[in-house]
Amino acid sequence: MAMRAGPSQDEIRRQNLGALLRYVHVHGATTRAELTTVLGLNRSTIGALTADLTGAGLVSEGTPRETGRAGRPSLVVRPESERVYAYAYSVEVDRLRAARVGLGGAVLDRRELDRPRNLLAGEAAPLLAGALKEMLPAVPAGAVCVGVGVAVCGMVRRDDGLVRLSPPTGWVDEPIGAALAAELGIDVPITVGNVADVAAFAEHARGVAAGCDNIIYLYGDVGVGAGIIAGGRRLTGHGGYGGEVGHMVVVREGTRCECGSRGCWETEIGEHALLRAAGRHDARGRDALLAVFDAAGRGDARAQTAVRQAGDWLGFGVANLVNIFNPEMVIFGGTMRDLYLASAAQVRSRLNSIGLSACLEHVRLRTPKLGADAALVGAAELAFERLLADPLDAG
Amino acid sequence: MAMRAGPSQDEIRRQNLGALLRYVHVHGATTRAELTTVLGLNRSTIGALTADLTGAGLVSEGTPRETGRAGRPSLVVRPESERVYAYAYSVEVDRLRAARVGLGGAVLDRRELDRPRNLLAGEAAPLLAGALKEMLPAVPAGAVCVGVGVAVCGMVRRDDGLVRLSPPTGWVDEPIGAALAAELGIDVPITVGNVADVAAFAEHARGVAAGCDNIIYLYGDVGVGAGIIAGGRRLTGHGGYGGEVGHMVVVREGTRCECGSRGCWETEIGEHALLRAAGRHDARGRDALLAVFDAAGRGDARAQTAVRQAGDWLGFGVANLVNIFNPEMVIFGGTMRDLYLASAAQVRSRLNSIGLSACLEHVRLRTPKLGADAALVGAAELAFERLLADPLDAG
DNA sequence: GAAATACGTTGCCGGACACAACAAACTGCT
DNA sequence: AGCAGTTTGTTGTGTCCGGCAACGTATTTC
Repeated sequence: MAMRAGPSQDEIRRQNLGALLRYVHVHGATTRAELTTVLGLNRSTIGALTADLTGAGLVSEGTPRETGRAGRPSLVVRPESERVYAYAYSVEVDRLRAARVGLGGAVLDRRELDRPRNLLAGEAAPLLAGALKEMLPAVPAGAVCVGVGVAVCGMVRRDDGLVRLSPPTGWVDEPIGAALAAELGIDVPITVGNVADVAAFAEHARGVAAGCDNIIYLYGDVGVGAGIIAGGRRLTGHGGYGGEVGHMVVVREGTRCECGSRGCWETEIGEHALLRAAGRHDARGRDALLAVFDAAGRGDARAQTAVRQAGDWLGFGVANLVNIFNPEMVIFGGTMRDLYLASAAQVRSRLNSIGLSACLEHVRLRTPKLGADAALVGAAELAFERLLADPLDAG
Repeated sequence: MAMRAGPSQDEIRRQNLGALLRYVHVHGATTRAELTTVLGLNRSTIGALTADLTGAGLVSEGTPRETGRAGRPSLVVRPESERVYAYAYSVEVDRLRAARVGLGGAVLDRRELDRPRNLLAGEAAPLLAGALKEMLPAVPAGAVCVGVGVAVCGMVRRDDGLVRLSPPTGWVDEPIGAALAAELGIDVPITVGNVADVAAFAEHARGVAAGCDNIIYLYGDVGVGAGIIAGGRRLTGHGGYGGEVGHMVVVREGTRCECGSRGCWETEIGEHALLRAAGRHDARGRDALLAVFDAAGRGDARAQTAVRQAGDWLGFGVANLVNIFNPEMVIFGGTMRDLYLASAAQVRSRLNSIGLSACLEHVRLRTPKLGADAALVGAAELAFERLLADPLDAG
C-alpha cells in the first residue's frame, strides 16, 4: 500500500504555475500585483512564473489602460484565449453540439446538428469529427489544441470514457471516447464526462457556485442526474458513476423506469412524467415540456396540477439529497430549471417539511448562470484540467 | 477570492513528516528501508525525517530482531505509543465511554459508565472528565496528550462541536465540545464528530476499508447514520452534517420520525421499527434487538418476518445510496451489522433489483473489522489528525 | 520638476530533497 | 576466523524553489 508523500520541489513549481494559469483562466486578465496577493507568492516568484507561462505561449503580458492610482502600473497577465483552446462536444438526446473553446472559457466557434434517434457512438463520431473539420479554417496559425472534452447524458466510465448506460440516447456500452479518438486522429487526450457533472464543474468554476465547495447541480433532460461537488472536489465515485440521483427510488414498486427498476425519482419529475400528467401522452422533447409550463402559467388546470405534483416530488428528492449531502447550494439546470421556477413554492414547502433544520440553514436554491452553454463550457473545462494541473508539460 | 497556491517548502517538510508519521501510526513499526520505497523518498531524506520525529519524541528507532537476509539491517521506526496519546470519548444512548489511545491506535486504558436518559452535555462533561482523572495515574511520566476526540450519535457542527440534534440522547443544541473544554481544563484541542463519521474514518484508516477511497459506512444504534468517504476524503458537507442518510425519506407520508418528518429510512430499519414489527413494543436497547435476531434464527415466525421486512428496507436504502455514490464498499456497523447478517439475502435481492448495474459491479458489502472499539478508535483518530497534519508543531 | 507611490528585476539566502561516495552491519561461504 | 557480497545508514555536494532586500523604473500628485 503506497501512501502519498508530500510533493517534490518541481511539483511546487507545477502547482504554482497551475494556480496562476487557473486564476487567469477563470477570472480573466489579472494584474501581477493582484496575483501576488491572491496566490500569496512573492513578486519575484510571480515574475518567474509568468515568464515561464509566457514562454510556453499560455499567457501574454501587457500594460494596463489606466490605473487611476499613483505608482507604477502593474503588468496585466491575460490568457492566450485565441492561441490555446480545446474542443468541446455535447451529445444530447436530439442534438449534437461542438465548439472550440479558448483558454479563459470563451466559446470561439460552434457547430450544431440534429441527432437522429438511435444514432450510436460509431456513427456519431464521424459527424462530430466533421464539425471539427468545419471549424478548422477559423483556427489561427500557431494555435494549439490542448484536449477534447465530451459531455454525454449518461453514465460514463471514468477510466476510458465508455458510456455504460444512457437511456435518453439509447446507448449501452458505447465507446464514444475510443470512437472519437479513432475518428479525430489528433494527438490530444479525450475526456468524456456526464453532462450534469461537467455542468456542475463549470458552474463551480465560473458560475453561480463560484466559491461554494459543497454543491449539488441537478440537471434534467429526459432523465435526471446530478453533478456533485463535495469538499471542493467532484464526486465521481469509484467507477465514475456517482451522482445518478435520478435513479434514487422514491416510490417502492412505483412506475417502471428505463433503468430496469421501479419508482425512480425521474419517473416522477422527468420529461415523460410531466407530459403524461399534463395529458400529453404523445408529446416529447423540450418544446413540449415548455408548452406545459406555459399552459400552467396561463391557467390550464391540468397543466398546473401536473407541475405542482412534479414540483412536489422535486422538493421531496432535493430534501433527501440535502439531508445526505448538507450542501451549500442546490442548482437547478436543464429542464429542472424550468420545473423549479414553475413550482418553487412546492419545492420550498417539501424541503422545509422533510429537510433537517440544520441542513436547511445555509442551503441556497439557485438556477445556473452559464445558461445553455454550460455543457460545452464544462466539457472544455474537462479538457483544460490537464493543462491546468501541469501547464508546461501539457502545453 | 483566494485561490490556493502550491505548498511552500516547509509545507513539503510538514507533509512528508506527516506522511511518515501516519504510516507508522497506521501500519505499526516499519523499517526505514520500507519507508523509502513506500513514501518514494530518498534514504537520506527518510533519515532526516525520522531524526526530526525522534527529536520530537513521536517515534523511536531500534534495531530489528532478525532479518534473515544479507546486508545491514534497516532500523525500525515505531510510534511512541506509550508516550504520545489522545483521549477518546463516545457518548452513546445508554453508555458513556472513555479511553486513552496511544499513537498507533492501541487502546491503553478505558472507562465506561452508564448514561442516565436525559443526561445533557453540561452534566455529561463532569462525568467524562472524571473518567479521565481516573485514568491519569496510569499515564507514564513525560507522556504527552495531543488532543481529545469525541464521538456522538447525532448531528455535529464542524466548526465548534455543537451537537445540533441527537434524538437518541435527546440532545438539541448541546455544546459538548465547549462543556468538555471547560471541564477538562487541559490545553489541547477537542474535536467532536458523528459516530458514524468517525467509525468510517477508523475503518478507512485501519479496518476493512483500508485502501478503499469511496466507502459508505452505515451505522445503526437507535437511529441510522452514515460515514461517507468520497475520493479518499470524509464527506462532511457544508456545516458538518453530511451523511444523515437515516433521514432520507423512503415512504411518503410514512411513519412519524423523531426528526419531525415522516417515513424516514430509520423508521423502517431502526431499532423501534424492528422491535415493533416483532411485537415487542415495550422493549428497547441493543439486547432486545439481539433477542429478535436470535428468535428469528431459532425459527420464530414473527421475528423472521420483522427481520426480513427490515432487511428488505435496508437493501432498498443501500441501493439508493449505491446509485448516488457509486461506492467501492458498503460497511454495516452497529445494529446494521446484525440486521445485515440476519437478512443478507433480502439486502442482496433488493440491491440487485434497484441498483444500477454499473454501480453494482464493484461494490462490496462488508462488516466492520474494528468491532466495538471503532467509535473510540475513530474519535482518537480525529484527535490525532491534527498531529499527523503537522507533527512538529502539534506535538 | 521633485516627491511619493507602486511595481519589476536582480542577486543572495535558506530550506528541502536527490545523488553519490563512503562507512557500517549482516549473511554465507571457505 | 576471515573474506566477499549485499543492504543500509551517514555525510557532503548539487539543484531547485521561493522569500527577501536593494535597486531601477514607471506613473501620479503637488
